Amino acid sequence: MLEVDLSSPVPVYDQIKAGLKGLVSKGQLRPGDEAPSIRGLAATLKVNPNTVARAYRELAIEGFLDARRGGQSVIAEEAVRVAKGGLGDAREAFADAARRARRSGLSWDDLSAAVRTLMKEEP
Amino acid sequence: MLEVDLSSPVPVYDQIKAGLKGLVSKGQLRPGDEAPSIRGLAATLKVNPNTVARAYRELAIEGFLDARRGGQSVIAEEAVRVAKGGLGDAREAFADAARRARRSGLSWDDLSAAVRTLMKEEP
Amino acid sequence: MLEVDLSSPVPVYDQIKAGLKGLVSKGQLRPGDEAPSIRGLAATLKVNPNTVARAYRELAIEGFLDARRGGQSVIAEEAVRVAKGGLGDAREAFADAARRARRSGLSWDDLSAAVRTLMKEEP
Amino acid sequence: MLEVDLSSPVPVYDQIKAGLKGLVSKGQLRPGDEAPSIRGLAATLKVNPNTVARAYRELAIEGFLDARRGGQSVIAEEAVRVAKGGLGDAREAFADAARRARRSGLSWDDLSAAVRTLMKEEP
DNA sequence: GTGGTCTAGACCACC
DNA sequence: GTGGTCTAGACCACG
Repeated sequence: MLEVDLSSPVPVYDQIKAGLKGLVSKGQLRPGDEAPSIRGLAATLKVNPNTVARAYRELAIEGFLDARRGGQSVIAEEAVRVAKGGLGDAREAFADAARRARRSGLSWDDLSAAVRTLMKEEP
Repeated sequence: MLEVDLSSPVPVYDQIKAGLKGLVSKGQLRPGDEAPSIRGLAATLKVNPNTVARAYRELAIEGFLDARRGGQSVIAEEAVRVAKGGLGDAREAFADAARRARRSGLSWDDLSAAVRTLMKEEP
Repeated sequence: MLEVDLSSPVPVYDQIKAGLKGLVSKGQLRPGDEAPSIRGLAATLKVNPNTVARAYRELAIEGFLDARRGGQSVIAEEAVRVAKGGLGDAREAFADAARRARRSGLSWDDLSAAVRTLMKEEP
Repeated sequence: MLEVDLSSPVPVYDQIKAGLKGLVSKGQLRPGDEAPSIRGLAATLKVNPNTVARAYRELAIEGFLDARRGGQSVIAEEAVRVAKGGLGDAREAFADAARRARRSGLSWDDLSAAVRTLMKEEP
């Protein structure tokens, strides 16, 4: 459902935030649904619960999650709108990565080819 | 000649390493050429000399640079081979970014479109 | 546990690296053990934490330490093998020092005597 | 006649100073003899003349060399006494190296053996 | 002028 | 608390 890359320079909690927004963008999670529990998600991602907690805390501040008593968080009504904004962030982050790849000597063809290859692996 | 993105989560010294390897990959810098001086490069990148020095030190360990006693560093003969390896790293980093973008909810079409847009901006 | 000679021409971070390898060579530190914390070791050696950090970073690259995300560094399984290599380096450095001492006019007897004297002071 | 180890952390000019004192200690060079020319010595040691010049300048300050007009330096009358002092420095430097070797995990037997081995190679 | 080492101290990510 | 990155600036060795 969610994946995280521990060896990436991108902070894990940012990856978790982006991942949850992605699930909502793709409609796999809807406003009103319960978000995965912090401990459970931490276990499946093999990550410290504090790291997940930080992601949830920031998502709550952004209005993407509603923190309920007892710890269960719920996808907020606003979540769809917030996730839309997240899409722009994701696109910008991807563009930055593309620019860095260019500076490393990859051609535009290399980048297009890389995208096509990944697409075939996991359409 | 070289650029660096200070707001990126990728460490600046890694960007400098990748950038130099890219210049060699693209043939803009050749074995035997003098590498930019640490202080000079630091000034043009608006970065602390120590940060550039760290990049150079690691490049020297990798055999990409020859650090001469008391003089400029020189692109090593091995540099082309090492830079080739760097291309693989760059491609891998780009693939990771693409996967993260996917998890954030972008479609493969979004990614292809993003690459095409960037290509038009800076061909 | 570890000592460092600030007035030596040998860089402090190299002495720290050699010292840790020595502790493993002597069995006083074993794979799986936690390495001293960077800040703690810096404090006991009266050295800047950055200097210790540099030593640890290089030891991690060499595969002697496992740098865990957000936790203590741990002596790697490979450490014993790496430390064995360090013994060779240490012997070579000592041989160099002996050759320099010879060039300075000391006789082989002087060197043997010096070793015996030190041995009595700290057996 | 003289040797220098460029990869040693000990400054080259210090090695040159120690080497010249060693030649006097061993009687291969006597007060009143001409010291090797700076340019010539630099050429045979494959070292920058400035480095040799610095060694000579410091030796002159210590009273070990007499700098004559025209550039030729001469071993001073005092040189024997100064060289004796240099022996103490050399012994201390060797002792430091031995201590570092010990911290790296070498036993006293290792050190004695190393000295014996070197002695056989170049008696 | 060059690179190399070290210090001091900041901020961030993670436990 | 931990390690990692970065800055600012000092001093040294070398050309």
